[in-house]
Amino acid sequence: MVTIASWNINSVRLRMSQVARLLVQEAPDVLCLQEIKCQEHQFPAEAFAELGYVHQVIHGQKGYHGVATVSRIPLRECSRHDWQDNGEARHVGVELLGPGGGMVLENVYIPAGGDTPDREANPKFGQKLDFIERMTRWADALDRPTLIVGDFNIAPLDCDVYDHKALLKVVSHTPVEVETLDRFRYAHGWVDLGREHIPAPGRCYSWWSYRAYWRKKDQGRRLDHMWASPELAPHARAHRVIEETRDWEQPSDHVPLVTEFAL
DNA sequence: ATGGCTCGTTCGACGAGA
Repeated sequence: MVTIASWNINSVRLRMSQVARLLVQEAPDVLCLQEIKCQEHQFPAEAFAELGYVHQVIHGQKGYHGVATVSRIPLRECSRHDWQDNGEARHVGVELLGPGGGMVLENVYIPAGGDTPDREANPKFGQKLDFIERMTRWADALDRPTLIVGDFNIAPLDCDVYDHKALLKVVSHTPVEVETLDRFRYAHGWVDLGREHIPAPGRCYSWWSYRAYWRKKDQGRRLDHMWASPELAPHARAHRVIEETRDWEQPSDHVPLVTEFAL
């Protein structure tokens, strides 16, 4: 059994104690973090090592973004894509060695896309779509069993948001984003493990705004995902959304996903 | 129905998140 977790932590240095709590509670073999918000040399490497996560692949930058994959089973970095072509640290890929050997694990933080869902008025929105289109061309050529996880910043299904109609013009749930993400999914036949294990319209939010009023009304969105190659997906035995972390003290606005694979 | 919190920057607003 190999257990993989993913969590947009929104500053790993600020929340290392919460990460430790999750690692003890869920005992994943591998944890993929997004928005670590630090450079490689600032990453709390020693704290992870003390918990047994001695294998660490970090793609950080100063202040913003940044991803890291930590593991208690051996792994090897195999890619570091810049799908936005602007130098931001939003991806790292590893190959698992030993248990789960041969699986490729892609850890990605897709850009949020700014406020306005219009390429002309808001360049960040275009960058988000372009980022996913580059991922699509990459996925088209994949020939190994792969799991891609992370913060996709898109809630694809109607039931992935608290109010589908109200969010049709809100970045994260617009039809153009959903269609762009659909093309990425078709390019490789990715299986959405979240909805494989928690069928629509089951509750499956992974993000709630920090704004207290929205949080109180449970206005969540499913922005975080785990997608598996067609040959890998049938090995997934369990999938959980660890919603309780959102009620921990000074939490991340995202909650972790955990999937167990019989490998 | 609601951009009303929270982060890192680095010491006080500001850009960014989504």
